[in-house]
Amino acid sequence: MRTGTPKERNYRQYCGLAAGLDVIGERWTLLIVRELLLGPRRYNELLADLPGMGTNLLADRLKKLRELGVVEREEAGHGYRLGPLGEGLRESVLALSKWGVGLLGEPQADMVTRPHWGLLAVQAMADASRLPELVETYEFQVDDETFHLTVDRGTVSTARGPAADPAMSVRTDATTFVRIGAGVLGPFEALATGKLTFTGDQEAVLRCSTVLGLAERPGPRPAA
Amino acid sequence: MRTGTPKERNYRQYCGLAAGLDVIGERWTLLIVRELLLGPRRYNELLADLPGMGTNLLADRLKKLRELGVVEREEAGHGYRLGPLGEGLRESVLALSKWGVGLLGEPQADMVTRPHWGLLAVQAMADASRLPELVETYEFQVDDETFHLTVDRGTVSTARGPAADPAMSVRTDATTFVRIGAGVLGPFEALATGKLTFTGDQEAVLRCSTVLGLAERPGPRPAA
DNA sequence: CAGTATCCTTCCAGATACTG
DNA sequence: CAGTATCTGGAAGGATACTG
Repeated sequence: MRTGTPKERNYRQYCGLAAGLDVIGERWTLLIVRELLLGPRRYNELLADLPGMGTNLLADRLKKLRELGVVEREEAGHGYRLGPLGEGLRESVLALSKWGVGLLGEPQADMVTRPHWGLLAVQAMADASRLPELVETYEFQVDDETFHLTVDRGTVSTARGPAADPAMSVRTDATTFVRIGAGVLGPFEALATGKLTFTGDQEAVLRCSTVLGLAERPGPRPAA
Repeated sequence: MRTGTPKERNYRQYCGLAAGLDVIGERWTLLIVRELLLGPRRYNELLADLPGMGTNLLADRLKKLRELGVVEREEAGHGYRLGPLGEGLRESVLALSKWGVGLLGEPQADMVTRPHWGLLAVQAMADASRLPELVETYEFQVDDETFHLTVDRGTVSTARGPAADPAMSVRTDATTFVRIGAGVLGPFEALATGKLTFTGDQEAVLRCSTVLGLAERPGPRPAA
């Protein structure tokens, strides 16, 4: 005989952080938000990019997030997308990504990578104030996905798809892309070993590295 | 018969966010970080400000965080404090606080509040670029704790303890303080009802509200 | 494709007892 | 005070089978 409420597990603290964690602190939730921050997704697409997550869990999470207004259904079709509340999580997710990327070493054998996670990394790393006057666009072809970064006098924006007139375009695989972001591989070392190729202006590659904060880093093997 | 590894629950994704969540994504962990972001704490102090958390869980979390370098022991005494890695979480924690504070309605009867959580809220809300030329200090006396906010030409800093020469000093209780931060109570409404008192320059109260983003907000009860 | 339903394991809350 | 160790019920998570 079951009486009353199922007793939600809340912190019951009158504090912003605790209230936020009550909503997005459960396992998988912020990863769902990550996926949707990069554009609308359907149920099975989410499942495919969140390996290890059970189908029931995903359904549960989506239902809760929808009730809270973090996630919305698309009008047409079966897609999910972020509501305004969910969009407000971008700053938090990017901050955590930036922090967590420093903990990534070399990829383990059983680790999964997705090209669009690189787009998230680019958003987290890009800081146009490093070259305040710059106006140009860079294209990234990572495995079978293409996206681009536009820098415009101190502001940056990213989008999926090819760029109209990129100053340069790099091509690489998802793992190499994240390794560069994690600092375990230098961009120029990746170029030298052929793991990454580019077309366009070589100087633009350097400027792009600067905007992403990759240029001033010490190499992975400083002289001992 | 227990064989092999206890099988850590990791996402196994080569992605910064996932790697970050593998470290601080478990229940309670980010709340421990919140406490330590406001200064070193001892075991029983942490326990007291994290009601509902079991003593074994706190020990577990602290051990893991220590192994990873997020948390360190103090040289003298029994305190815990953040290591450089943990300090790097400040931005993420403030971003999440800022997001979560919007979800806080009025406090429920069984909710706990602590004065120093207000200091976190102040850090999250303060944006000195709202008054770029301003240079002054405000003091907050919340229940039995005192802290202050210093604004200096576009930058802000906070610290525990009383201020040397504050432009104004407010006194209130922790719940009222967080209610104001959550936007369910306007600062001037709090003044009017006596839930909050101040000494010092009345204009400074207004400037402080502006820096904290409280001034331009719509009142809690707009004309219907 | 988009989910429910089920079963089993792991984690967590709370209590308490014990050690240095 | 500062923890570690143990136990227990219940909730959350994981894998998979199943349905519209």
